[in-house]
Amino acid sequence: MRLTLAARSPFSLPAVVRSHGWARLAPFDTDAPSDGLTYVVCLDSDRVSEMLIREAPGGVSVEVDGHLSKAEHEEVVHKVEWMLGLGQDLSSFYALARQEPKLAYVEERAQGRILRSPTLFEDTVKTILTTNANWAGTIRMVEALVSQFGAPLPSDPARHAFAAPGRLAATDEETLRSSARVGYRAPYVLGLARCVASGAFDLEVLKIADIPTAELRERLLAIKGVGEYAAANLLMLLGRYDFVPVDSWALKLVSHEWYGGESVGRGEVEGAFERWGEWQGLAYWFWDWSYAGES
DNA sequence: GGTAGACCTGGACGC
DNA sequence: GCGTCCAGGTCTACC
Repeated sequence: MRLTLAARSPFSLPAVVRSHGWARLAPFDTDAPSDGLTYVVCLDSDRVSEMLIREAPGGVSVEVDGHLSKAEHEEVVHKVEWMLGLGQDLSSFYALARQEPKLAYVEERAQGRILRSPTLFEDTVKTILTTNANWAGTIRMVEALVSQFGAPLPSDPARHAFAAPGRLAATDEETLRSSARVGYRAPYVLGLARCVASGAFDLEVLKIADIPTAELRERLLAIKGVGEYAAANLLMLLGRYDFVPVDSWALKLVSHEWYGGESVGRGEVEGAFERWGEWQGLAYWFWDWSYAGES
């Protein structure tokens, strides 16, 4: 079954896929034909399918195995729209970016959208697994969680959907440590999964919560394992760009860009982008760091 | 409110 | 092959 979804212009699927490393984390896979993106999804009906997403005139096309019921069809549409930010309006950011040489290309390249998972639960777990770990470690931990706790894809049982909260909640800390090798993060992942699975914490409602960014941030910081960096990263995924996710890489970039390689702290990074107000996270994310990268 | 140390893993390095 | 060191954010205890 094939669906076609419209995107607010400007839009570029490769730009979304390359927006950060999420496309390299299971159950995403960029090894798809025609610069496409695949994702193994588990729908509310428990149907596990592979979605093949490709750029199409005015938006994207989505191919899913077999025939979808009306509810499944609507769910796929809703999920893909969220994952790719198809309806996001970044015109205010582009208007500011046109005046900054280091961001002058973003509109032309249709940059600004950041690839996200269908659920905030999945993005929160993945974000926790990026903390205190190098990128290879994050890829390994996510792959382990998906392969060991995710529902298998019927047409290719070697591939799996992301681990559902209930499935993770049913395991224990020691299993997470030994089989997924997530280390001290095990109680964080387990605690979150159990809260979400039990209904004690409705994480997904935060995607549409009409509350100030500062309050949203406080709710994210209340999750064990989510600190300032992780909260800022999740806010970016939620379309709130008032905070810069300051990690060790951000410190290096800002150090090289404005401080001649001298060591800098969180304050310098935040100060460098403060003037961008509600768009500072995006300004940092898509800044042309080529100078720092080459040095 | 600020700070030090622990947490866990994998990679780099020296022997 | 083995041991040691280090990088990577967050939490907790302590001041």
